Amino acid sequence: MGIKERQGRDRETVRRAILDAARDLFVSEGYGNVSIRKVAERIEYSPAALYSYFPSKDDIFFALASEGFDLLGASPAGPGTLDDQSTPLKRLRRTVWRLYEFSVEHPEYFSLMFLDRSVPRISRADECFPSARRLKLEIEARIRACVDAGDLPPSTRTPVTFRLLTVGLLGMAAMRLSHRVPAGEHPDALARDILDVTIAGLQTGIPLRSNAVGCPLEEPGDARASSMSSLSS
Amino acid sequence: MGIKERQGRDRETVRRAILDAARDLFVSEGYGNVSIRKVAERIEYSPAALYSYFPSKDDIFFALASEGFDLLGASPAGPGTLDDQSTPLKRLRRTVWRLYEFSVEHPEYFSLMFLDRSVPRISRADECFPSARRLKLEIEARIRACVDAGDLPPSTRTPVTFRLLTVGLLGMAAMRLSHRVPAGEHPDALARDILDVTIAGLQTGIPLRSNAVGCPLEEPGDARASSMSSLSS
DNA sequence: GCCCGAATTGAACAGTGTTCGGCCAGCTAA
DNA sequence: TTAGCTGGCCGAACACTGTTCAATTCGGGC
Repeated sequence: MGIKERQGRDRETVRRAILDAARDLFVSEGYGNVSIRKVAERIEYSPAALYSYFPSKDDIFFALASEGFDLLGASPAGPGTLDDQSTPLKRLRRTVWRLYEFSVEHPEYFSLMFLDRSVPRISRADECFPSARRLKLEIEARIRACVDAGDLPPSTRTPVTFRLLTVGLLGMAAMRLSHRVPAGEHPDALARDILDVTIAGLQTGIPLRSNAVGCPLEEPGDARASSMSSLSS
Repeated sequence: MGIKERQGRDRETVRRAILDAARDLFVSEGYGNVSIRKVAERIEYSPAALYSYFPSKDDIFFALASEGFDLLGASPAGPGTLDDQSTPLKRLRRTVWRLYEFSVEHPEYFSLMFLDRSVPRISRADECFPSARRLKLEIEARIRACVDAGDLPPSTRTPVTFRLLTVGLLGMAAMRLSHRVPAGEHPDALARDILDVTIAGLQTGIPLRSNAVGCPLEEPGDARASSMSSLSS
């Protein structure tokens, strides 16, 4: 049984070697250009050997995405955790901003975790990955702290606010990662602005449609409108 | 020479057939699952034949992206062009909203135009595609109209505002297209909310960092901060 | 009828993810 | 010590992918 443990340890070592090699290649060559054969060559195994450690290529990158969430969760909270002597709003802001920082520092991880379409199983990431769940809960707690401190209006609904705070940064990150940022624009400054503007907008306390209980896919009234009518109010 | 014209017309016909087949397959099967062989089979040509019409697979999808921008530019302005009896703000809003509508109605086109990483040449789309340029100019004109009407503060800088208005919707579309919308969330409602909140935030007239003339990549002060310091103010 | 040139193709190259039969080292039981 | 088993590993193959190129077909002009 001690032997079994050693075998297990060996297997774990090889598994790690596969993931490390895949991550390195992934970061330097980009998702689509990493093949099983390249990973195998780097760890000096045959391509077929990898399939006794991972059922498919997707599972390798699925495991890497999981690591990505761990990394994001463990990433430093900034230059000297400024959780002290700071307003709840600044703390919320800092935590959300980490998301964008992460997209710059680990673009390939970020793409895998939030954007890539070829690994479709990641829907509901906060259910699959404990770290993702923890991060979301942390942000939501900070949102509530802002509400308690009066930095956000009492009508604030936490899950909606979470989405609104993050989706703009996600869009900016998507622009960066897909090389769609026109020359002359500064994505980092724009990302900060979108965060600023979103917070300012939330503070105005305007009513949000997502707060409705039912699914507000279709606006009531104006029944002759196109299938995706909108904002007729 | 009349013959040459007919030959040219034939070539154009085949070219269109290729694009139509590629578009259909692309919409129904998704980008990555469309191969040159499938397109060729559908138009009953050999795979090699396509290469006398397009230098590479990328160019086929590049042409499709161009069509996508045309389509977006020509898409109806909504239920009965409500350019009449409406405020400049509502008109601006309607025009920007078209972007999200488009991402729902033509997800594959949208992905190609704004998200896909495998066709990297699309940077600066508004320079490559006339329709994209026209659309951006239209939105920017509406932004200026809002400023003139007092719906947006005088400090508004048009290009930055354009980006801020669109990047949130882009993020929401990216979530939808990458199947990252958790169950229970309503992307359409959230998209409307992010647009609402962004407009409300812009109306507060808070100062924007992107308005600085230089490239504000690094914040002045706090030199010991990490390579991507931020929001220490 | 012949010929030319453009259009089209079949076959191939190099690459991909994945599967499967067999090989061989190392442990176990006799 | 030896036989057998078992688990990890690999070579080869399958069915794909984008792309190239020599060879062939074919429509129109002379």
